[in-house]
Amino acid sequence: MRIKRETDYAIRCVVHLVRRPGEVASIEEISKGILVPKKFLAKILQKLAGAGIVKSHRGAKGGFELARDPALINFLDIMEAIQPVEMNICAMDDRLCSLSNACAVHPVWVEVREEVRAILAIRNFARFRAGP
Amino acid sequence: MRIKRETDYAIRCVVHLVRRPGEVASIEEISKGILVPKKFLAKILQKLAGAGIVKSHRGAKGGFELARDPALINFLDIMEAIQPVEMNICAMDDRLCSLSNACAVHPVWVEVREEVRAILAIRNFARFRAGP
DNA sequence: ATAATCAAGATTAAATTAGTCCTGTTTTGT
DNA sequence: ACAAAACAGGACTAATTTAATCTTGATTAT
Repeated sequence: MRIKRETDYAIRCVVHLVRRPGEVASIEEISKGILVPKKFLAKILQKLAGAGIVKSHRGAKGGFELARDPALINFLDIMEAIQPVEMNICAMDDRLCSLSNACAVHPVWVEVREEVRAILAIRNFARFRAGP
Repeated sequence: MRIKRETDYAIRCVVHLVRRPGEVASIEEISKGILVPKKFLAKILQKLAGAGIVKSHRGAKGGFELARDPALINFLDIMEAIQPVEMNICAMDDRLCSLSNACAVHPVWVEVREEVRAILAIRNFARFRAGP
């Protein structure tokens, strides 16, 4: 079980923005900073903007900045924006779940899912601020 | 982030065996019981056998049984056998990690990975035993 | 106006996951 | 010994997901 490259990119992108507080960074600039293909990064930033994690500015001198304080953005926020924590397939095939006794497993996946979400939620981006 | 179908199958398979203590179940029988394609299930059982979770018996009247008490088999054991918890890509691209300041993220993924493994490890299969 | 920059859908390419096929080996029962 | 009932394991195919690019359009500072 591993995270997608896209999620890794998204997190590195947010870290990049955390380190440039108050600045508006262009896709070009971020792309060079974190070594991610420009067009692919553009898609990721759209998702982050859609989730309210970053704010976009269009037009010349446009770009992106964090939408709120890094302490108020956590790893779960990013995951939700890019690849929600689902865990469990059996939750999605109710027909099978109701017929087969095997789906005593279902509630276990639900618990695990919630605990994984909690683990991600307690990790915020304050730790990545530029040193004093 | 979701588990593979194969992992779901593997867990349902182990639950099936938990419910038939002392029996040797054939692939045919398990396959019908949990509604998983026979040949695919065969591959999964090979992995579970390789991980020492089930014991296989070849030849006529052959089949599979649990290798140990259900209380001593947990969800992490199954994951390790089918799709290890890795989480983190950045751990696997050291070149990038050492060059880019973005990889202050690396240790976070390592922590998350360990905690997810712990969550899976505390869930054993005793709960799926047939009722009294 | 125009150059810089984001928006968004369509498309392609690569990788992973899911599943099948075939051939061989082991074991039980006659 | 031999046939039938299983598992073993590699090669192969199909489906799905992930990764990335292409194209065209909209917005904004100067």
